[in-house]
Amino acid sequence: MTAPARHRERNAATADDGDELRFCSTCAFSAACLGHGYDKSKLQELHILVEHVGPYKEGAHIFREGEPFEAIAAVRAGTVKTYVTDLAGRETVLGFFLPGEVIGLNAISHARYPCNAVALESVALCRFSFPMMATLATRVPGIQQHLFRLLSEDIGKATLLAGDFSAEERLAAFLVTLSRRYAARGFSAKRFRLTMARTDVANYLRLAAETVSRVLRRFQDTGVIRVDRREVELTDSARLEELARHVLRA
Amino acid sequence: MTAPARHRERNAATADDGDELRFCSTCAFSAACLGHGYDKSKLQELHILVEHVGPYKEGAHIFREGEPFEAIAAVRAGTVKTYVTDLAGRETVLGFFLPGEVIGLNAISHARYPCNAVALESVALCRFSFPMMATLATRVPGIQQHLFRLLSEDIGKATLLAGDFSAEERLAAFLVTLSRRYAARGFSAKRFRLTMARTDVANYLRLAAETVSRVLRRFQDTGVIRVDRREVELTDSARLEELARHVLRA
DNA sequence: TCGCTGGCTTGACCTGGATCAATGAGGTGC
DNA sequence: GCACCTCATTGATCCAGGTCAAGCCAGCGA
Repeated sequence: MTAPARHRERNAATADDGDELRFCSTCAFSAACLGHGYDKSKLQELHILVEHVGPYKEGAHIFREGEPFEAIAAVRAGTVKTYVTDLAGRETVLGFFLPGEVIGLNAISHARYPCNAVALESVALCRFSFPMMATLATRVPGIQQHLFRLLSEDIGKATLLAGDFSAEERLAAFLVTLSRRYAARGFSAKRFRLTMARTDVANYLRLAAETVSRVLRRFQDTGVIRVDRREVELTDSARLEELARHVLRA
Repeated sequence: MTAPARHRERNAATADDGDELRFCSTCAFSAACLGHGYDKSKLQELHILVEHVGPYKEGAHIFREGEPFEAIAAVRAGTVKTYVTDLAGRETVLGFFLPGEVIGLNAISHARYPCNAVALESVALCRFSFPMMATLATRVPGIQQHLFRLLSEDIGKATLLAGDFSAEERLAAFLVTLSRRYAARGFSAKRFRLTMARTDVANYLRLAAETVSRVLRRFQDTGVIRVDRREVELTDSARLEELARHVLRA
């Protein structure tokens, strides 16, 4: 993981000004993400493992397939796309990571990153040294538990899009999922920006870009969403969720 | 996880006859699976967490969706199928687990099993209490590490069949994967039995049963495999691997 | 032995989405 | 302003694989 600009936060973390959360809210956020909650005394401990990296500008790689695995990272700002390229050089999009989400988990088993990660827009990260985290996890059960949870969660995720669903179902599920993820991080669930190109969406959903275009248009014509360029508004999320129901099984 | 016949191994484990591995080879095997290697003194410790359960007869459920999660389990003998049923009652096959493989990992995050597990033939398991394992993992880094590895490995797995591959590619990859998994456990890589019905294979690969049938026939006609009922022989595994290459990316 | 049952195979047809090809519409540099 | 480029849209055609509908065959119980 090459960092264009690393700001080590060790000093900041030990600065006992009693107001760390506000001082470094995204870091605190990542810490919460990683299972610590906001217990300040413990947070302090995790803080030591964290460094802020970035910004990565659009198109910059965060890590590349085959590089030795050393850290997982929580996205602080921007969107990260992970992908692999097959023998013929065509890429397969594995996922998109929004602020607050963790990249690199699938690298643990092989000690190398099994895919590439690239910034789709300006991206900032909180980087957690994995060896240090693992060591800390043996002392602090909460961390271990949360790492287990994070990992276990991810197992089921790919399953969602692995089913044989129609293009409409896939796209509806994709939009609903994005909406929920944004909402979970405090952003609007109704209006958001598709930070990735249509071709990326298509590739991720295993559809042709043309199909994505057509389905989005159909959604707009039937009043389910409004699309303008990359801006999306869910005008009838109830119907959209209905369309996504089979995929999301809920 | 309801156990039709539990044989607690605590006594056996503490019997210091110096020859535990042979006494309980599958258990030792599971232990290895879970990261301990064959270091006897440590194995002892893990042994305490293990109970042998089974046999489950064909069609019997090992756990059902929604049941509280309490344990992961290594398959000792037989094949386990995991699946979910959608709102309309149709099932979606998530995976098959052969001897030596671990079921239940995806339950950790929600504290409930997110799918059903059923025996496809007579099945025996080594059951590991997860809370106890997690506790032990905080003391023994090796266990923690291996649990991380097991979990991380599973993340990528579903991805394989999530791509948009042709029926031939899927089926070839399926056969190659089975072959490798059997080989890894000391069984023949060339000849094995498809312990699951065609409909299960089809469902797992997101194909119609008819398509599975047709592709198997085509494979046989082109001399890649021989199929008789549920017995399969890979007569030209080189070609089969070639067909599977895009899916397996290697 | 027969007939039944459930899994498997084979054939005929149909359709959703891929592919190919062309056009539109912002964005950017000159 | 214009030329150019990339991304998105729209239309026309094609095909892999799904669906429907028959047979087929092994196992099994009576």
